[in-house]
Amino acid sequence: MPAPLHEAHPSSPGRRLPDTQQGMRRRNLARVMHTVNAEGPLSRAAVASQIGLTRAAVSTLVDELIRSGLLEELGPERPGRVGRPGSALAVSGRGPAGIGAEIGVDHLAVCAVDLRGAVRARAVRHGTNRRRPPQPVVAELSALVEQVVAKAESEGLWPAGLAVAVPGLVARDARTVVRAPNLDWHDIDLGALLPAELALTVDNEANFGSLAELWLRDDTPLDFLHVSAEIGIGGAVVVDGCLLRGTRGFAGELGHVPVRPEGPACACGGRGCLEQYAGEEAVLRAAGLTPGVDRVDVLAGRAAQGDEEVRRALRDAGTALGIALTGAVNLLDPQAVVLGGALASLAPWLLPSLERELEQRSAGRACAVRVSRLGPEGPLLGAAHSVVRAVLDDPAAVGTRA
Amino acid sequence: MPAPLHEAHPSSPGRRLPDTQQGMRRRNLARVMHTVNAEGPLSRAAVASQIGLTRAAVSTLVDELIRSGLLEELGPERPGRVGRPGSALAVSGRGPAGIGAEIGVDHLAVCAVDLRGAVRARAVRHGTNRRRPPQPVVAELSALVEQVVAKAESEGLWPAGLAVAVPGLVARDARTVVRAPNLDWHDIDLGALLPAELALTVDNEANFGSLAELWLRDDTPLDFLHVSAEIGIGGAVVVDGCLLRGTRGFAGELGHVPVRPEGPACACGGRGCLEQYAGEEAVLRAAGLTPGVDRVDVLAGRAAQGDEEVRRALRDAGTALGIALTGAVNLLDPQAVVLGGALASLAPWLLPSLERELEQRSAGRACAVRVSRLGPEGPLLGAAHSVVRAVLDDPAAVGTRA
DNA sequence: CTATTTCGTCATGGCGCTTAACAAATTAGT
DNA sequence: ACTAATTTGTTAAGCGCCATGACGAAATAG
Repeated sequence: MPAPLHEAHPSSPGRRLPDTQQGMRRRNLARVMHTVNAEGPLSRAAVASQIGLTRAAVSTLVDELIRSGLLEELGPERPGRVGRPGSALAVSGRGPAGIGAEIGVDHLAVCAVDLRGAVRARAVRHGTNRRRPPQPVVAELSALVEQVVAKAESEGLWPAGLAVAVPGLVARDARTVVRAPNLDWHDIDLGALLPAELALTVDNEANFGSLAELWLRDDTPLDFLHVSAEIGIGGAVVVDGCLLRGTRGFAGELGHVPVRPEGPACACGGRGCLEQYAGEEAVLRAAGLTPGVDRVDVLAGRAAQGDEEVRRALRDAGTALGIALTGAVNLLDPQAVVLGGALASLAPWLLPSLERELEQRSAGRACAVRVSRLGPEGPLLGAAHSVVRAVLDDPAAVGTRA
Repeated sequence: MPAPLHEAHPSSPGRRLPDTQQGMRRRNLARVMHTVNAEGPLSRAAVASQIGLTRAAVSTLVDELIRSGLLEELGPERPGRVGRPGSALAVSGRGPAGIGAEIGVDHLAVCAVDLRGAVRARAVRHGTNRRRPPQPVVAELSALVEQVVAKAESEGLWPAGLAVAVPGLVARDARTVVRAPNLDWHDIDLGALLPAELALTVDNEANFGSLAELWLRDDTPLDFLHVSAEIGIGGAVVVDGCLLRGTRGFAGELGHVPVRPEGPACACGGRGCLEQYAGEEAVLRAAGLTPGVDRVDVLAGRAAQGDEEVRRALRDAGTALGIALTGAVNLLDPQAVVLGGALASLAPWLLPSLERELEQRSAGRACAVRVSRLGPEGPLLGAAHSVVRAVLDDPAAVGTRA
């Protein structure tokens, strides 16, 4: 089995996979896939000029990718210009599929995404998973996965891997859920509970959500700060198209950034953390609702109806978010801040105060704040797409199961 | 099997330098240089096993590097083990040299560093540059550069490039000083004022300082947050051995992270920015000294003598730093925080309160705080080394001027 | 003194891209 | 309508670069 590709930061010292001819081939296969995927149907000649190889070289690469079922020949292009028209190539709609799954507090969801990014199958089960033990939950999830895989296979796809988004911290092995407070799970190895046929990746839902934002929108910048609020306040930092994970995998923890250093005590040991002002519990309480009974979605409803108490609570949360984000923006200088997850639906009431803080504190050069269009779909889609990206990143690694 | 998510660089779309055989060769030359540089004198066989190529391949690479004057053959290794002893290879001490320069508020400095990292020549001129126009300052700097280059050449070195550290913001062209408040320079193109023979790079002193920290210490982690205080409070974020610059090059601006959102107004438009508590001016004032007359170095002296007013001012600054750093550490999860520049000498009085804030607010999992050993030398050394790194990163790019 | 181990080099070969030439398919010009 | 020009995709030859395998050289172990 070939080792995963590693892109060369020349600065990092010696120990890396050798730069051999096979590696070069694999990287060029990946470049062809990425180019065709990103730039829509393209002729071999167009691909060649895009990636800087000759037409001859691209021809052999494309042949190999077509034989593997990863690319498809759509037929001759409509000739608009002088010269022989090219033959349009597209990423295959009947090759490998990425299976994404989400373990939410109130639902389970699974979907299959093809190489083109289209969702080809889905399955959802509603019902709370709060404090349910892992085994039955994962058993239900497995059943949904089977359904979705069956549907995908009936459409000529084959599953290339399974990625699971969970509302909690995941170990660096990408299999073990270290801590999921809302599920009350601790050190659960999902690899042992899920069918072993599929290559498995587990990650935090906020991470998958931010990757979805990165991959699924044409105009999303390569440097941004993604803020969501499912459990606590999950941030994610994307730099140059890469998710920043931190040494222990904790990067992006916006919830415990100090907002008012002498503010109310927080469970983390600090005082005045963002979570004390913009966390689900704090906002519900400030809005006169009951945490644990009411949930975030109630807020959007009440606010839309004009409930002034709720609106004030959201304004204050926006202010606190703005203060915390000012620090983050100063530190990272991203192209944009993206509000995702539950925050997306609350954006109309959060944004004004949030943006005001950000602008006042940034001397005019504030960075853009955007609202995710994906909203709560982000983590699931991000998970499925992560499998697809892995195929695009190393097409040679997937078997020729066409 | 899907590749781990964090390796994602191939994800960034098509347009990159083509993966051709020459590119492969160049990358392998770089890998040999990096390995020999990092692991001390090494035989060809040792290099081969380190980077995963065959001895034969490494032999041809080494030959080429020796012909270019970048590597040297030291002679047979002392045979400790069975078998024919290898021939020790070392980075050349008589090849290219990196010329580093620093434009400080109170001094100019230039040095030459060889590929081994040894400083082979230096020149300094003391005297304030506050509000002096750029032309005479740069003329003096050019004279120092000439001196240093002459000295280096007399030792068999040749200058591979010039890197200049400035106390201000530098445009992305790496030539133009956009704004240097303490010098009162605005939009100065240093490329036009310096001799054109040498390849020029200009960057912020905090950036070079953090790179020095990364490159010059054996035990420095690859992910850290560097904090210095020359102009304002310059931070720098290093992730995976790469300096994070941000979209506009502003990344690392720690000075305007909000510490107390309702605190004193700041020139940036915000309130309670870190600079209001831990900036040079604020600390001097809190210590009963006069900003503009006294400077940072006075603080260390007074504090060492036991001046309680100064010590309290530094404790408070440490607290503010701790609060701001808590946010940054939460967001980035670095391996360590490094205090550099002027902060290094003040560390004894800053650290206790700084670490206390960090620990209390991080629920036990606080990240390590270290003090730079480089101190004020950081920017100059970082500049010179940046030229050296450029040679190591692409040995084929330097002419065979041996 | 011989067997063994390791190093560096050489000749051979395979792999992957480039170069150059060509047939095919279209547009532009007369 | 017919030719010239242009662009595409393929093919064969060539070259660069690394791998393989064999060899002599230089050390240790017995």
